Amino acid sequence: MPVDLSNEELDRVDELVGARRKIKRGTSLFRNGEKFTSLYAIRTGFFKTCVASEDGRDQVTGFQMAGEIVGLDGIVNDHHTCDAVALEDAEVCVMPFDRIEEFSREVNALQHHIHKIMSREIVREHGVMLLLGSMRAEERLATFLLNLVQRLHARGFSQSELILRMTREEIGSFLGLKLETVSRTFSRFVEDGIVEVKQRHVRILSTSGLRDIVSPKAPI
Amino acid sequence: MPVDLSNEELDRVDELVGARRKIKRGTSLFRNGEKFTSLYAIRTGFFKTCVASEDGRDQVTGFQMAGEIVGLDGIVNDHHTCDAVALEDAEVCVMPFDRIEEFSREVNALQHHIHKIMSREIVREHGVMLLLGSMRAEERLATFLLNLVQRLHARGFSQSELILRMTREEIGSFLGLKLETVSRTFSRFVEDGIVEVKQRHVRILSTSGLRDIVSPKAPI
DNA sequence: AAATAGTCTTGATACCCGTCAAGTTTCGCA
DNA sequence: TGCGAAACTTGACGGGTATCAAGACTATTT
Repeated sequence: MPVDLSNEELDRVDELVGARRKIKRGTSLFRNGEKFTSLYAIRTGFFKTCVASEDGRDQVTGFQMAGEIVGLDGIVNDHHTCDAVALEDAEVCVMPFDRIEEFSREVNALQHHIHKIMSREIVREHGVMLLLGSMRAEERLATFLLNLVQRLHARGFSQSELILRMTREEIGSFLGLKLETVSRTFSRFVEDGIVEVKQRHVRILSTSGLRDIVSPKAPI
Repeated sequence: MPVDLSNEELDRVDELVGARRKIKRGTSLFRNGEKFTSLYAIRTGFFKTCVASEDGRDQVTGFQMAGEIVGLDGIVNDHHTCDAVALEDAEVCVMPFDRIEEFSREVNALQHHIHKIMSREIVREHGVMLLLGSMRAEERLATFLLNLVQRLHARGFSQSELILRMTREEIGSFLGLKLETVSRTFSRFVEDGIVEVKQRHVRILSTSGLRDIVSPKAPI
């Protein structure tokens, strides 16, 4: 947790973290309906979170990687309302929420940090709503790729190369598109020389090309 | 705030609320880029919140009514990232956020209440993402109407009658549709005898009809 | 009360994406 | 290592919304 804390405070926050837990690829960290007890800080691996409607449709609401927090959905009703599924073998820190609340009463910086994490998630979802509500397929996929590399780059990975941990169908579910449309849009990017794609391996040849797709500039 | 508190605690929470503020219809409570200082509890009136992309598109992210909280987006960056616009003359309670944090260290129930409010907003947005990502126009509008009357009913208003405070364009922006599509979809509902519509006055004739549209049941 | 701008409805047409289908490649497991 | 299942690509076609346009209605202002 990147917060400024004194040594004493850091010791306290260490206590906050309960066991670590390993999650096999394809299995879930928590599921819709399960009792909420803890937030989870991802140490390694890659997750998706998804919600389902009564009649079976489901929607990927986000992809999470190392350093990010999942489980915030469970606070309001004391039960989770979405599934968190590992897209590759993963490890998380289990942080019992009652302990988080207890410590954050004593450590101001931790309290504010928690508030920021939740606010950041709200703002992130605003961005997704903008994407789903007003963008066309090419814009959605370009936005998605730029967001992924940006987050990976912040973790020390390449700015231009990435390996997708999710299927076309999962990308499509997240972006409000069918998997065929995702595939076709990738192919169009390749034709236009903006990216190279070999299955899940993506190399971005023109970041500015992607940016132009996201924010179309009126000619002249 | 519907929390269980002792009298002493209640007194403290009263201190939390700063001035009240009146917002004229069409003006904004806060705007994208403004410094974040407070959360706002809506006392009367009706708001929309909307985000904008670089190239001018914008997206309504929600409609808020009495008893609901706006401003959560501002916490993460100390600046607001969306606009909150009054759709009718409104009054809000200004709750300085540093005071909220201060009191919630002392009043456990308040602390948990704040966490729940933020978690509820995250879960609400999951629902909107599901709507935008996987529903067709009729399903979106039916979901929207059911959600509105449900919230109004919880405030003592009719289960079957409501007055829309927003334009077709604003409904469309929220639902990821164009205003013409919203209008046409209303007309179809009227043809099918599910609702009566006179401009912004809507009477729901068949709640179950709306529910069937939202969750299509496979015949036999 | 008339004027005017804003809002809403409806029609005709176009286009983007979904659907259905077939074929190919890759991956996982025995 | 080889087989079967899953994932991906590509084509043809259709449908649901968007777009463009015109007209009707409403509300606010003078």
